Amino acid sequence: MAASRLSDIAKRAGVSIAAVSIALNDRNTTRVSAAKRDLIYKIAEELSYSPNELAKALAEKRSRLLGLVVPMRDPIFFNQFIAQALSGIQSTLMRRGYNLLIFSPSGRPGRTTRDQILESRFTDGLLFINTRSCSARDINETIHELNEAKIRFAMMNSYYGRAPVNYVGVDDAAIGEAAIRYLVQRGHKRIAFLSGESTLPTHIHLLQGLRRAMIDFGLELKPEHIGCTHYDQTQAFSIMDAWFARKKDRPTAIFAADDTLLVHIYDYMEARRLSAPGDVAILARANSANAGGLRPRPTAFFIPVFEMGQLAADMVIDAIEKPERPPQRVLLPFTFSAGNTT
Amino acid sequence: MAASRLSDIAKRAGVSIAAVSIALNDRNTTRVSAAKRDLIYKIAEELSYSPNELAKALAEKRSRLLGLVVPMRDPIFFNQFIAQALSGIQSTLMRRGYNLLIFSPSGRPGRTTRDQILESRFTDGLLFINTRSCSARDINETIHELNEAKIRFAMMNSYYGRAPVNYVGVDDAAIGEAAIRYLVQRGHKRIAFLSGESTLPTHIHLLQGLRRAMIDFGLELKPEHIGCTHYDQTQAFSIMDAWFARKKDRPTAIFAADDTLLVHIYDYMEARRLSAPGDVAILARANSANAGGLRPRPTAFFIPVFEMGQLAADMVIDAIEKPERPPQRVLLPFTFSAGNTT
DNA sequence: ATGAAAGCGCTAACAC
DNA sequence: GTGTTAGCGCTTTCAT
Repeated sequence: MAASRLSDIAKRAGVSIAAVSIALNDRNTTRVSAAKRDLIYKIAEELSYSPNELAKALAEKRSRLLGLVVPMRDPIFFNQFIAQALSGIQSTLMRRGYNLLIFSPSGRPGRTTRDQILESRFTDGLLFINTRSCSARDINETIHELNEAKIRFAMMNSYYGRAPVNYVGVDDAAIGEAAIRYLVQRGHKRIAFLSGESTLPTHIHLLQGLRRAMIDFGLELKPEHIGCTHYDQTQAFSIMDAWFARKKDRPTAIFAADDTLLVHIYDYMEARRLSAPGDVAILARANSANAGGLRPRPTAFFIPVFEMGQLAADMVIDAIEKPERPPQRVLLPFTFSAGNTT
Repeated sequence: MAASRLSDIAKRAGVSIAAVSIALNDRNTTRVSAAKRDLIYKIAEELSYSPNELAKALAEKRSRLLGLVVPMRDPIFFNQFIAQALSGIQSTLMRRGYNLLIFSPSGRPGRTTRDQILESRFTDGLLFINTRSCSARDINETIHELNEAKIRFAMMNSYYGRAPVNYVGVDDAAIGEAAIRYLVQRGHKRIAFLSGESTLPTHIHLLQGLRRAMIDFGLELKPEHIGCTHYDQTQAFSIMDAWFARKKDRPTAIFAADDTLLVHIYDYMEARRLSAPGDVAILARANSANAGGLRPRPTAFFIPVFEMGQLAADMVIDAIEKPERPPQRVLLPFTFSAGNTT
C-alpha cells in the first residue's frame, strides 16, 4: 500500500538499485544498457513510481527549496506588497528550478521567528521580507543567528545596518531628495512629511534625503512638519489638523512615506473637504500595486517590488550555488509617475 | 564551515548520538541523565546546532509539509480568491504544525503540472485549488494519478465528478436556486444569467439550480438569456447588448456567476449609462474579497473562501494522520448580502 | 541510563 | 556497462 521505491523497481527488473537510479535520472545514459533501461522505465510506469524527494535531497545535500520568512502579524497573503514580492520571487524560482517553502508563523507566544527558522532546515536558503514590524535590532540579531547557524539568506526591503549581507532594497534617501527637488521646482517651500515610526529604516533614510535636499535649496524641513505615526488614521488626522490649523504656516505640499499614509491623506482630504493639488499638493513614495487604484491618481515615486523579489531570490540562490561569492547589496532604482495630486 | 550535526555534539559531549537525539527532542526525558542533558544543551547552543529537517523527515517518514497546487497561468498571489484561500490554509497549518510548500509552475512546456507533482514528494500531502482553467477531464486524470501514486490530497473549489475524494466546495446549485427565489419574490420574471464557459463545474451547477427553481415558479430560463463567456469583456458586452436590444424581452434582472463577470456588468452599465436596480437588477455569486469594494455594493451570495481553505487543509492533514478515514466531501454554506443593486 | 546498530530512500564513488 | 559499497543526518529499537 505504500508508495513504491527504487528497490521495488530493482527487484522486479532484476537489476541493482544503482542501475535504476542512474537510468531514471538520465534517459540517455550509456551506463545502463538500452534493454535494461527500457525495462526499468516500463516497471517504473507500472508501479507509478515517484521518487522520494526527501531521500534525494538528503543524499544530494540540497533540496532546491527556498524558505520564506515574513515577520508580520497579519495574514501575509492579503498584503499587496507581499503579493508583488512573492510574484517576483516565484518568477526567479521558476527560472532556476526551486520551490518555495512558506513557514507558518508559530502560535506559541514564547517562540520567536528566529528559533523557528533555525529549526526548519528543510531549505537550501532563506529569504526575508522585512516589514514595518522589524526593528533594526531584531534584524541584526536575526543576521547574527543565521550566520552562526551557517544558513544562507538574503533580505529585501528596509534593512538598516552595515553587516555584509545579501540585501536588495530601494534608495530611500534618493527618493527623499527627488521628492524635494520635484516639489521645490514646482514652487513649494513649506513641505510636510507624513511618515511611520521614527525608528524605521525607511523613515530614517527618507528623512535624510529630504533634509539634505532642503538644505541644498536653502530651505528647512520644520520639525513640526515631520509627522510620525503608528500607521493609525486618527493619529494621522490629528497631525494634519495641526498642520492646517494655522493659515500662515500651513504646508503647501505633503510627502507621504508609503501607501498606508497616502490613503490616510486621501481620507483626510475627503473628510475635511480639501482637494489636491488645489488646497495642498500630495506626493508619495508608494507601491504601485497598492496605490495604482487610487483616484485621483497620486503623483508618486514607485518602488519596484516585483523586481526586488526577483533579485532577492536570485541572491539567495547565488549564495547557495556559489558560496564563495561575497554578499551583494543592491539598491534598485525607483520610478516616478506624475499623477493629478501635484 | 558546514552546519553542525548530532554527531558533532555527541563527540564533544562524549556521549552517543542516540543520547543527543533523545535529549534534544525531549527536555524532560528520563532516558538521559540530568548532567549529560545539560551538557548536551550547552554544547548544542555553542555550536548553534539546528537539526537537519530533511534527515529527520526521512527517518520519521513525515515532513509536516503540505504542498499547494494551483493550476493557473497568471501569478497566483495577485488573485484575491487565492489569497483568501491561502490565508485559510495558513490558519489551519499554524494550528496543526505544518508548513506550506508552493510548487513553482514549470516553465517547460511539455511538462504538465501532474508530472511535476508526482516528482515532488517532499510533502506529506497535496492541496489543490481548482480554478477556471481546470476541466473536468483534467481533474479526473489528476485524481487518478494521485491515487495510483498513493499521494494524499484534497481539492477545493469546483470539482465535478463522483470519485470519492476529499473535497470542499460550495453548493452552487443551491446558490442558483436561491438566486431565482430571491429575484422572483421581488417580481422578476425575465432573468438572464451571465456565466463563464459552459463546461465549468460551477456553470453547470448554477444552471441546474437556476433551471430547477424557475420551473418551480412556472417560469423559464430562456436559452438566449444564458450568456457564456471566456471571461472576456468584449464578449460580455456584446452578450448584454443583445439582451438589451429588444425592449420587449429585455431581462429585468441579471445573475452573474462570479466576480469577474460582475465587474464586466458594472463596466457595461457605466458604458451604456444604465443603473441598477433602476434599469436592471444585478445579483451575483461572488467572493467577498473581490466584490467587497465595488460601488454600488452588489447584492450577492458570498462564497466562504477562507473557510474552504481552512477545511481543505484540515482534510489533507486528516488524510495524512488518519489514513483509515474515508474521504470527506463537504459543501459549505454560502452567505447572502443585500446590496444596492436589486 | 546508555550506546550500538539498523534503517529511512536515495546518490555517487569505485571496483569489476 | 554493471553491481557493490559507503554514506547523507537523523530516529528508533534493542541489548547492556
